[in-house]
Amino acid sequence: MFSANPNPVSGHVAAPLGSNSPLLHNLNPEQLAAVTLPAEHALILAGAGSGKTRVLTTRIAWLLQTGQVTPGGILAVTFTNKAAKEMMTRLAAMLPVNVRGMWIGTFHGLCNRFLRAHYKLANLPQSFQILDTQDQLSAIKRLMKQFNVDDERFPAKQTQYFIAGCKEDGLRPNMVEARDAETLKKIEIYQLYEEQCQREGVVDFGELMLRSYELLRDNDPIREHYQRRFRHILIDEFQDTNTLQYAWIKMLSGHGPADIESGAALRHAPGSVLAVGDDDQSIYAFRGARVGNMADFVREFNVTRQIKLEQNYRSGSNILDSANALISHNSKRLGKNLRTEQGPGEPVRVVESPRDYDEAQWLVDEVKQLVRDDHERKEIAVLYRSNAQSRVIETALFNAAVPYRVYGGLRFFERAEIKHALAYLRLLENANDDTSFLRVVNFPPRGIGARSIEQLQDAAKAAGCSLHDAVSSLGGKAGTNIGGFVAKLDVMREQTAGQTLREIIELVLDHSGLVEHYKADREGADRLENLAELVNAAESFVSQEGFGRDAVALPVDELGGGALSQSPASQGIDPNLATDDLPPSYIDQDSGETLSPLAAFLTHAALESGDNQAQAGQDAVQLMTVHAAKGLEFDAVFVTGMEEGLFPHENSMSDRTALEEERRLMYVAITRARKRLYLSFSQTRMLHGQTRYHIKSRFFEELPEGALKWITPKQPGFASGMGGGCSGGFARNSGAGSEGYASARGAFNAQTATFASPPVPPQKAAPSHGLKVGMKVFHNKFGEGKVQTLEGAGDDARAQINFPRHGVKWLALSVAKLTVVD
DNA sequence: GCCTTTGAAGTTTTT
DNA sequence: CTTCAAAGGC
Repeated sequence: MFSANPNPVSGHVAAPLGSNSPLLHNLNPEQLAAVTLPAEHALILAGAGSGKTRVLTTRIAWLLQTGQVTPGGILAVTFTNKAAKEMMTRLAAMLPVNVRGMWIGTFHGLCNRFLRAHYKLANLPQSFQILDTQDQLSAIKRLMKQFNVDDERFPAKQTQYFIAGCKEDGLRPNMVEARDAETLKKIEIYQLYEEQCQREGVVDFGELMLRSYELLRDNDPIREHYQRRFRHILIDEFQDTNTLQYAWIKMLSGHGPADIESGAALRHAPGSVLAVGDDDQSIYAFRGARVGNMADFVREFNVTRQIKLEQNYRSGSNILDSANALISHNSKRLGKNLRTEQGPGEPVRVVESPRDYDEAQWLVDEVKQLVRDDHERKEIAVLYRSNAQSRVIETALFNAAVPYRVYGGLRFFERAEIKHALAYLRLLENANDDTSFLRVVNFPPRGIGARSIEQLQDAAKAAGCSLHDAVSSLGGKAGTNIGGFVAKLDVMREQTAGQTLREIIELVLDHSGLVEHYKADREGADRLENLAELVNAAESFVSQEGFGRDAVALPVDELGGGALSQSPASQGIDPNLATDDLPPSYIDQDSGETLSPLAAFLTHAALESGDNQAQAGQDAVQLMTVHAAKGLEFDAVFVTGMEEGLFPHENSMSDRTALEEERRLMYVAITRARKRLYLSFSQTRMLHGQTRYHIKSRFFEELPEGALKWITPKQPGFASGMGGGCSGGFARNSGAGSEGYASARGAFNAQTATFASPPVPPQKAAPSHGLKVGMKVFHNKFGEGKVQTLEGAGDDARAQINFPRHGVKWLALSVAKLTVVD
């Protein structure tokens, strides 16, 4: 323990120090080596389930405990708030250390903290607000309308993508190459967008990163201060960093352009960078992540120490062999093989179904069996490639009354009613936030229509000011109505001055008319509940973030002594930068001003959109996309929709790079399972309103036969019905079973494997009964129903019919008396 | 100024 | 099929 170490050693210490610490117990040799690396740049290749987070946190704890660094000298970056929180929690459990003194957070969270601390130098108002993706899109739409940009030729979404992409590459409008007229126009819009944001005092996510980067790049004292301060920089999920994030790391660690040109790196010793990542789990290239940063890092930082964490503590060898075999089909890997000491474990179960509906039904039965066998529902995950696939599964689970929880979708701070409330709050802080202004100027409805708003926008454009400031210049009816709205805002601002965050929010909810509006709405109950929850969120923000009396963080130097005494103040750098501890309450480093609790809360709302908390806490089956499952683990995992066109997704099948990312995605899916893994696919599936025929995913061909166990669920007419029909045109199956799959292998060209309709549909061959899928029929006993499936011919013909009152029935058409309804 | 209707599109997502 | 957003009607 920290206090038990009487003589914390200053400076850099060789690895064995502290190796008898209880922190290091139960680490395997690779983990131990990673935790106790000397203060040099290093890369940890951390396989799935290899204890990566444990290594990261133990590393920090060990550095602190052995006195090699004080909390203020640590910079640890993650991608998600969840990961950052987990790191802090675990760290706090290991050491009695002031976690707040460390810079542990997401890239954007830390950039925000940095910009708040130096807002003047960053040319931002102190209470600048953050635009989330929704806000950004509406800001762009508004701008494009104002400048009469053809939204046919330049869809707002695409423009948004362009701007975000430029920022991720660190490019300002004047730095983007205008290759053609289209690009030139986009650059123009980008430029206008920037001016608009600056005028309104708002920044988007990309801007947080880019402006931090530029401030570090252009301001030598600031850069050198932070370079000197951060002795140890640790980055989680390094394979997911984009160009700008990597450039930011380089800047902070003395590898930026200025350091290289001026040789500034020689004047002080920048910190060491520990990058932790897994190239095999890089699944975010589509949003700008550059796996190549890993190789670049090794080269540009002269990394000589690379450690592979290949010991997996999660799964048996059947699962790991499958993962290893699959991923070995990718090129350009850094190379890594997972191993386990758990023995083979259960085989990977493979299941084929005739239709998505049957797949879902089989899944429900299997889940119920698992639950009967004493598995917790929350330890069962159902994964799919795209969100649309959850629907059938949800329906089946719902009908079987199995509790489930779907991840994804709107999160708390993204809900409309919350965004409305936040817009009012933002306008109290910053009346120039036009995005927020437009969101609520007529919500709840107060008789302000498009025409009045257009007038106001024109006036604002002419005067070059915000909508709020343009109101006074407006006459007539529009002026009166909007004037009333602005007056209301001003009154609220006055009334809330000096109030607590809770009081402010309660007053705004009331005076804005939001509560009244939703009370009048028959379906407003949920929304009212969420608004009440907003007050709770603010309360817990205040108590956690410490905006009250106990806000004062422990001075960092009390804890470690050592390294930071050699820091800036004593070396004649700007004395205002001497405070090494940046507490969470965003104290401005130049003036000591603190951000208001409201402004801080709004920032928090933008940077942490909150959980999607539906049915949280209940023991429910977990439904999510494979992307969302990254970093999680479950006892039993179902990967559904293992079909060409779905997984790999059709948009990714023709491009090798994209296909490799799909394969990594599959690798992530497989490695989520602890004990049991199911891979299931369906021959037909409802997609875009059509029944589509799919063949099983090519990824099955890349898995070791020995680790798999092919299971065919019992389905009426499965072997001879749709099953045979689907593949019948290519390779005739003598029956359903593993032989059938093997014989189908190689008969398909992957490019042409997915059909909008079957090559030789069996029902077309002998449609003696005249029924078609989708027809409405009437049955004497079951009433009206809808034909779902047709199978067989002649006397063997069967139909699966969904009767709303009696459920889904299989009927032999030679027996059942059906009449077509129409 | 609000409400209904039409239409087009339809991976993956955190901040 | 379904969902969401923009266009027309009252």
